[in-house]
Amino acid sequence: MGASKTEHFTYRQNEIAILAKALGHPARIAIIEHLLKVNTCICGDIVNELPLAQPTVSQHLKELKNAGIIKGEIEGNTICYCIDEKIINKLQTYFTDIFEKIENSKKKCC
Amino acid sequence: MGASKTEHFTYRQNEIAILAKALGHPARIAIIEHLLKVNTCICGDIVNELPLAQPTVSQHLKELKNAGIIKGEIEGNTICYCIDEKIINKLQTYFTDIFEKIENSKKKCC
DNA sequence: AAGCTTTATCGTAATATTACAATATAAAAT
DNA sequence: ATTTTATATTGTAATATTACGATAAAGCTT
Repeated sequence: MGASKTEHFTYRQNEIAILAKALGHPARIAIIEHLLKVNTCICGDIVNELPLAQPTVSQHLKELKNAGIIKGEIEGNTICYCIDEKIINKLQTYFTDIFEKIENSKKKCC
Repeated sequence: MGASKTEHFTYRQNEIAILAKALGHPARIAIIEHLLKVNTCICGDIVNELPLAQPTVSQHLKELKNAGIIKGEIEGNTICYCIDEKIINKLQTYFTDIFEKIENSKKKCC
């Protein structure tokens, strides 16, 4: 096999899984952190920051974009990428909810 | 290729990526949500909750365990799985930090 | 002890991911 | 118009993931 049985799970479960999967590579975490560091949409220079070849970086950017985590706007010669805060907020809320549920759980064990 | 160049990234970047990757499958999100729902360490019954064969579920549990997201304790015949709240807290904090950095950013664009 | 229950492991097929060289595209600069 | 610069796409090899049948392991039950 190799293909996930996504149709058996809820929309929400797939949604979170797709976001998590997109962040499931150190290069893509590094891209996100670089976008945060420069504090503005970045046009280019991501390739120079990463220890990977240009096509590989382009591929990682595409995956982040497909998941909706970053947005890219063409600006003349270059492309302006930035993080979609709504998506980050979605993840933040998701993990906050889980954490609170665990904390409030009476029947703690382990 | 197919193997990630993990050695080129920071410990922290790899750490977050490993956690995100482990959550990057709807079945594993469903497992986490089931563990939350039953509100106690679960012994068995995860297989019955998921639309996947027992070896597949066992494999997904192993991945969550390897990433440190769940812990499993043998209890006689069965195994008692539960979520490691420290790890969830780590993810929560990570995304909260990112979100705040974006929010506080002066140079918003996009 | 023999059988039952629960979970893990092995083996393997189908598919996906990662990485990059080569090439393409498209705007900017000369 | 040609060259340069920036990014994307194509093709492809190496590796990883997903799923599951078959089987193993290990504790209960009788």
